[in-house]
Amino acid sequence: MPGIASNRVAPPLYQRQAAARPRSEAKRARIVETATQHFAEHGYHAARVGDIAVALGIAKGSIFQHFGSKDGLFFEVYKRAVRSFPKYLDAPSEVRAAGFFEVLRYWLVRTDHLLREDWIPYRISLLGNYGTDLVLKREINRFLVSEDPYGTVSFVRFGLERRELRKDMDIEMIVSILDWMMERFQDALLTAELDPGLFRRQGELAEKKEARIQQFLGVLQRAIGAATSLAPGARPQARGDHRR
Amino acid sequence: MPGIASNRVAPPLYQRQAAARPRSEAKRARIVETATQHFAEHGYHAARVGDIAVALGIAKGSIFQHFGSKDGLFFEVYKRAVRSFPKYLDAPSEVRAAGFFEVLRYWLVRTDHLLREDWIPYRISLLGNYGTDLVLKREINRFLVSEDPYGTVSFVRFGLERRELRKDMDIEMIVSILDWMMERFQDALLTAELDPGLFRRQGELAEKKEARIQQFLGVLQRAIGAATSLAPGARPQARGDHRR
DNA sequence: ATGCGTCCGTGACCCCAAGTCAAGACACAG
DNA sequence: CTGTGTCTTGACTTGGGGTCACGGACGCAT
Repeated sequence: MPGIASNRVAPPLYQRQAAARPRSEAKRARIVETATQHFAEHGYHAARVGDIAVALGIAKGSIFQHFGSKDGLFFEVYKRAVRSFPKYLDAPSEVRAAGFFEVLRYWLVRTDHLLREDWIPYRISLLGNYGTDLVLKREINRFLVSEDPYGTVSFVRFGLERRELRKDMDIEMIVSILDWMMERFQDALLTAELDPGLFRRQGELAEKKEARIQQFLGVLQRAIGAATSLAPGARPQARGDHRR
Repeated sequence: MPGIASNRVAPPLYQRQAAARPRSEAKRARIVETATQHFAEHGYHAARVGDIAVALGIAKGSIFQHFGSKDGLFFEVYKRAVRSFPKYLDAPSEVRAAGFFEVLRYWLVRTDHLLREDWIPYRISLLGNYGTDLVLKREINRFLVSEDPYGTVSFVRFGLERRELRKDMDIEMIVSILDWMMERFQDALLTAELDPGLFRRQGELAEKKEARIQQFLGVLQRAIGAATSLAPGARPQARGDHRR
């Protein structure tokens, strides 16, 4: 199994230009902007670098000058999209005050809304997770680990300090599990298609969806929550007023 | 990419041949066999249909005759690989007798071994999950839902009947969560690269790995297990004798 | 054996999108 | 205006997915 694909010598392919030249910065931004649209709309493979160039009114070669390859371009697009997401601890302070799991609930409900307002970055994120190539995915995972764009690590620390999370698990394990579960839940919200098991019927009433969120929170709470914070089997707490 | 991508009118592209022609069945099998090797070794994109043909000593066109497209070929490869995996309830009867979570533990430990013996189908499964294209992934998800190749649904029923699983969750929810978690755990075992959060150091001692499995089981048990089966916070049970 | 129809493999060929590069345009300094 | 370095261009190359008209092999009936 060479490197994943055949790059055992690993020419890093991404990050090309050493230090951003002043002028080109604006252009790079424009390209990324337009590319984002195209990737989101058509998916990774069906998006054409040529089309992006045409849409921008520039030459295709120019894009390669800036980003080296389609992969490299997508990687930039991906990073920007993911960085645009809020971090867990960006929740309003009253929500934070209510504790770890209230913050989670807040974002679960919120994501549902954010999705409707601006699905594009979410779709980009989805593409990065499933729709490109293992080689790129590896690069993406490196990025996610090193940047922790959702602030999961500090969020988990927050939960640990508040004694709302189990002390008997490695913190890495908690972080991984939280990331997995949230990612999947988000995916399921985004495309019922992609995981028909969870939100099988699209036309589901808001009620039902909220019940799912509730259940999901319960699962997480039991899985990684401290035993003290919840009598087993009970629903976490009365919810706040963010009903819909 | 005709078919697969850009098929909003959805000409189903896969399943070509109406009813398997008698003679060609053997050849199809040979192609799938060789293709499996190539995909596993190089990844989806880097695998060349031409190479596969050369390796088989047949014409490239022949492969397209049989499978319609590279995607179609991979889909067959994927299905075969996934179908080759054991189902949960294929565990030895004494393990089954020990209950739902013992079956889980059995497979967690087992997978680790199976991986070493024959990593190819696991890698194919990984490619199907992450390394192709959203369009194909959608098809794959359809397949997974309709075939339930790991037998998750009946396994969960088994757990419910034995009263080892929570009654207050939708069964779909339990199935989804179990699938998610197990898939991820398997991925993490397969490629530390792909998810450095969990098995960060590759050279980890078997001890440590077993501890992780233990923790992971605990998480699952708390998440979806019935409250009765476990005092909160305790380790699930003494393990059997399958230590290494 | 001969002829006919069907199936299937073939490989030369097409298409198209990623990626390259030599030459020109442009900015700016002196 | 000229020289120098940087950015842009678009024609070109590469290469892999996908097609198709042909012919050979085989089954089968007469």
